[in-house]
Amino acid sequence: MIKIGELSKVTGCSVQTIRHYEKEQLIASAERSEGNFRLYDEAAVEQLLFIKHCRSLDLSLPEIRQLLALNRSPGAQCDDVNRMMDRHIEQVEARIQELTKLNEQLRKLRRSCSNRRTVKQCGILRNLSATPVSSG
Amino acid sequence: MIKIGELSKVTGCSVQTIRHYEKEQLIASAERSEGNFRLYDEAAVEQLLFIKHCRSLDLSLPEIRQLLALNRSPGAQCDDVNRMMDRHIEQVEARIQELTKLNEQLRKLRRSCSNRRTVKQCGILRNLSATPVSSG
DNA sequence: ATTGACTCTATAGTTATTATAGAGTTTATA
DNA sequence: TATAAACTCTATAATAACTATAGAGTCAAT
Repeated sequence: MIKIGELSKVTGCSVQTIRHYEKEQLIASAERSEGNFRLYDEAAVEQLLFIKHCRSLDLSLPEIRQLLALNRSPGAQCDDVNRMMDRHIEQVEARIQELTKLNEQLRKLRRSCSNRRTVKQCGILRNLSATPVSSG
Repeated sequence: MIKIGELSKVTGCSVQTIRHYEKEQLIASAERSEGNFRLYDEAAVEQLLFIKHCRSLDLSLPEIRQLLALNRSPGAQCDDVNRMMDRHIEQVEARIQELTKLNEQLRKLRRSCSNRRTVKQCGILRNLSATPVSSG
């Protein structure tokens, strides 16, 4: 059994984050030592790595909670998992589109001013003052 | 002179957001009517639209504050504006890269499970449990 | 016995809003 | 003129997923 600092090192999650996950019920309340320190086993390490992997894919904590619940009932159909992934992929792609559009606008704006002009002549500020381009 | 609700309609910013911008010093404290209602003129409308345009470009409130300050000293060099834009563009492009990578991983993961399998056989959950792919 | 490293809980801060409660003001209607 | 509806005011809490802090307790080594 390891303490929370060790778990933090092994998994790369900060100590506060681990405590946060416990409070948010993503991991079970840990056993405690006599001195009230949290104690973890290998299963805890793996569950935390699972969560970390999900987070690296930008899944939200509620989404992860849902996956963990499904994981616990291995007989269930996994349609729900698929639906969640599909929705998540859609969101990510929508965000990429938004940012790509945004990037074009920013570059265009940036081209409107070369260095060493005064603010008065600055195309960026002038253009920002004009009516916004329609965009989310 | 118009009241905050009218300003909200004209600019498309919510009433609370306008009050928030005042608290955050993005717009000056509004004049008040006898009954203590905020009163705005045309200049306020334009400044709010400026802010809204900046927000649509994902500039942060502190960044916008900086732009507004520069706007007020029209003799200053606008190098600072350019630096800010360059940094911002970099950030947006980095985020696009991240998301693109993420999207590839999600699609790959999604392909590992077709519908109507049980959770036990679900490739998504299996793969999520494996050691994470290195990624921010 | 004491130092240092670790852990505990509880609370506040981060960002840019949105939402709420409870009170006061103004406008329109009966 | 009374009253209701619509609006505004301030202050506070919630959102997401942490991060940081304070103040106290625990444990291992000296």
